Amino acid sequence: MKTTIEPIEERPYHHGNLFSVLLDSAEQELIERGIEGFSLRGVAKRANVSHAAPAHHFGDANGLLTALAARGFERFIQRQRDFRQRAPSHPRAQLEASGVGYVVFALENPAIFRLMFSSDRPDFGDPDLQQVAESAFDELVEHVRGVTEDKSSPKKDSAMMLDVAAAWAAAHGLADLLVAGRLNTLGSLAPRTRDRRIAEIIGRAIPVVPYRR
Amino acid sequence: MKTTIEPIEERPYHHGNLFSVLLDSAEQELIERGIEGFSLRGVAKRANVSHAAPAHHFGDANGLLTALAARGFERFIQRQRDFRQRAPSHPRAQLEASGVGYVVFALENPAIFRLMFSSDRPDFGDPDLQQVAESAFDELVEHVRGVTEDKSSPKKDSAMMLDVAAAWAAAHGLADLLVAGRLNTLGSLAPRTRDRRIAEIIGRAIPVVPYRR
DNA sequence: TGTTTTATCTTTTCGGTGTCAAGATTAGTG
DNA sequence: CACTAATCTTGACACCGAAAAGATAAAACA
Repeated sequence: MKTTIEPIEERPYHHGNLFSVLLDSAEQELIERGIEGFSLRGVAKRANVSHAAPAHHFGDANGLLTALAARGFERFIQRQRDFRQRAPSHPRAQLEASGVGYVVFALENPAIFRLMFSSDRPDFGDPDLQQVAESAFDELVEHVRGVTEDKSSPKKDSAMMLDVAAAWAAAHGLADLLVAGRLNTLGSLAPRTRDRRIAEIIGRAIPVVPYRR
Repeated sequence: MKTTIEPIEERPYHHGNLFSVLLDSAEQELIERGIEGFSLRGVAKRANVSHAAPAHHFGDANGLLTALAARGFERFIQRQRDFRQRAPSHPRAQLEASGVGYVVFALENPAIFRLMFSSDRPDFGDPDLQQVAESAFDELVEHVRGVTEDKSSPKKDSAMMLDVAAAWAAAHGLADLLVAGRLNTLGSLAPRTRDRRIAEIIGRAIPVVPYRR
């Protein structure tokens, strides 16, 4: 005869919302153990679930990392919007604010930032990830255009591309170097002054006067 | 009684120069399987040696990657010197040439570049690696100074730091984005014109005229 | 030369990892 | 209520990094 008293702390066979819980667990695992120490089984253990449970929702480990990267890009976009909202509506100020948001996101989420930009594991052919990554790029282009286009002399596409590359490279370079701890003279400043310098550096990428040798 | 005829294709117990062979094998492994698929056992197999042989020379897997990163930084420095040598001796041209060398090295050695700048696995406390990484940084600072310092009004240290960060971020950002395949409009140009645009973008980082809002 | 020490490499073993296949449990649907 | 599909567990396999112990050869020494 079976005892009627069941273990109290028994989890139900069906978790309910394992998908999102796994994403959170994966993010925590990524933060604590880094992208190189990331383990599927560790994620499953955090979610208090069997080691093979994630497979059903994400296929394999890279699938989970792909979903994580996609969520990262969403927050990435949002963080840039946050900074723009608090900045003057002047086009150049808007672009610089985007750049500061770019870098601040990286500093706030170093592990996810690396997953998004310096890892081969996420599948960038995945429609979700591709779409949201493109969105991030599009917003950047839009704000670069905001700075350059309202001049009397419209720029050619190639010049436009150069401006986009310059602005993106400045923001991304700062972000990546700061995350790697290679720019501590800048990274160890107080956030206020640090962000001001970041804005200035990004502003340089798109000069107000024609560049000359 | 032992037969006197020994197998012909027997490798000697002592390899001779296993150290450097392992480095080469590790580089090949890194190139072919990427940093996330890198395996010590794979390296050993390439070197035709037991899977535990590398331990004696490099301690563990990260030790091998540390040595590999250090060698990467040496080539990294050398590549920048190559480009400077072929450029005019004008300070700004020298700085821009360094930046182009920076980016070209990354494009030529994407896996090693990522190991050097976007991985936690190399031990940057290692004296060898630390020293050579510092050298790379020092050369950059020197050439930034070459551009900014010969003006009549000497710059303060903080302004100097800003110039270094800006130039470094521009080069590093371009390199990292190109390696990740996120700047294909720039990356798919013919090398000549591509390098010219890279030089221009890096040149923007240190303006000839005072930056103004 | 002969012996001992040291460096180098192999073999074996261990715990941890991703993936797959099979089975158990439950939710959803008619 | 019965059936189906979704969800999760269990068990197995090959691969991995690391450590321990042993085999081999070079180097140092007598």
